[in-house]
Amino acid sequence: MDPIPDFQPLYKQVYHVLVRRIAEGQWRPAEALPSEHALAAELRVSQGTVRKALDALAAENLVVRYQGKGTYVAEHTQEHSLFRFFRLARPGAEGEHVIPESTEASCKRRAATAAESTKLHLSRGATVVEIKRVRLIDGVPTVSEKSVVPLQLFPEIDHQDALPNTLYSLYQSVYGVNIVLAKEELSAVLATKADEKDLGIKPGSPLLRIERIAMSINGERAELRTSRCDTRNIVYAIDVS
Amino acid sequence: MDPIPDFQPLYKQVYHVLVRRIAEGQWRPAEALPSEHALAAELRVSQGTVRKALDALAAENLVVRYQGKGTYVAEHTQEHSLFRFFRLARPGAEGEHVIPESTEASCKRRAATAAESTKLHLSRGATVVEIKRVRLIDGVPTVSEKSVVPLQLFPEIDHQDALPNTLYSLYQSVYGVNIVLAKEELSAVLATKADEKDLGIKPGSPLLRIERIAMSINGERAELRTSRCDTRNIVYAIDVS
DNA sequence: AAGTGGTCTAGACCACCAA
DNA sequence: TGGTGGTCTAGACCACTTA
Repeated sequence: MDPIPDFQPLYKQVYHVLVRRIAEGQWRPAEALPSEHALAAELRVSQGTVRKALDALAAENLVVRYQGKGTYVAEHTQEHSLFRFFRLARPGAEGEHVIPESTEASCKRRAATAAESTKLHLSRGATVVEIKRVRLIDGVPTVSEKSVVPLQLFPEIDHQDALPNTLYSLYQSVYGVNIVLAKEELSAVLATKADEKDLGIKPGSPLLRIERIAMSINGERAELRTSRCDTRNIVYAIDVS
Repeated sequence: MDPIPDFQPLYKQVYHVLVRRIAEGQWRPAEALPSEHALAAELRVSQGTVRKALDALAAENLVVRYQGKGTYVAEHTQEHSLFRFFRLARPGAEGEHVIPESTEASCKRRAATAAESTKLHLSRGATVVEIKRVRLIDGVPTVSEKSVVPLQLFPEIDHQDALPNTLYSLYQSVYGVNIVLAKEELSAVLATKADEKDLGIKPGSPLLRIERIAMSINGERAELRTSRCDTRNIVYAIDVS
């Protein structure tokens, strides 16, 4: 059995053991964990204690549980987690998110800027890959995205032949980097000439700027993503508390 | 004992009974609920079932639990719930929210517009009260807020002598309206001349517009609040999933 | 010392799924 | 039919607060 700090509640110890095992890839995404009973026997705790740990994992979307079937490692390609980090919706729509299409991405390798190094906790001058794309909503260019990722975490990512609509599924399936949390900062900016080219919007128009730092299950800062959204047809929707 | 639908898990039935009692004011904010043991005895279920219901209430911030003391109805004046709905922070600050000051509010009674009636689920032409204020951050006017509330829910609210910095504590303590959820929609707009007057920002500058519908514990739509934020010094910060 | 919530256990029964 | 998670119970012990 893995070493466990013994000054925490049992269920938290179990929780951390399971997080570590998932992070280490002992069970791959979409793979079933052992049953509560089996885990309880292995870890020498009661089934109820394992359940409390698994419920906590489920609450953080690290696993998905199905009655009668089992507990599975969460996968980024599933419908419900596909839109977990995509919060754009039509005004007034209750919970329904829009379905974005994506144009082809452009990829380029370069040195990180000072700001990027700080935000991603990289050493100065580390190599990053910059991925740019434009998302269409109802066929209209609406969001331009720039993703910056450390090359070290995603070797040769700039030589992937096709980037999927959701990068996070690629991070997870090819590189074993599991995004579980995103810190977002929103502000309002004015469109530039570059925005006019990407989105067909006049310079000086208002854009919603979203800067996101995506954190992996290991706590690594895996991606810095800056989105610029034309909010004439869509809004950023969120329920608080 | 209250009537309970009997086709749900026991702990959910207990949960709904407790929500109803809190909503009806059987226990006032900051007042202690009976102990788990007492509730279990009264409702004829086990202590573990009551615990599960209370844990759910705590997860939704409807109650606060203290080991060794008891379970208390959540209060909007407490530090941690004061900023629950205020998500503005300095860029890069981890979780630290800024402390806003507030200018004096202006209050006026009028008929609801069509859009307001729709969003607040009011009948056409219902009377509302419009409350306007400007919030300062570091002494600088940064956010202008317009709150629209149905007069029916808050009788004579326009004749309150002083409106507190946090309206939600007033709603709760004076009118028994407990705000537990806010639906927010964010977009980018351009500053107008009115914004220049309120915030001292040049017309044509970008502003972050936040439209919030605040829902009470009873599911009533209690407030429509529109904020316009100058995001040159602060951002809207949020962690997703 | 008494009372509260927090943890942990053990076992029962149920609802659901798959072979 | 057997295995899974979901619910419910009863009781033990612990940690913390208050008096």
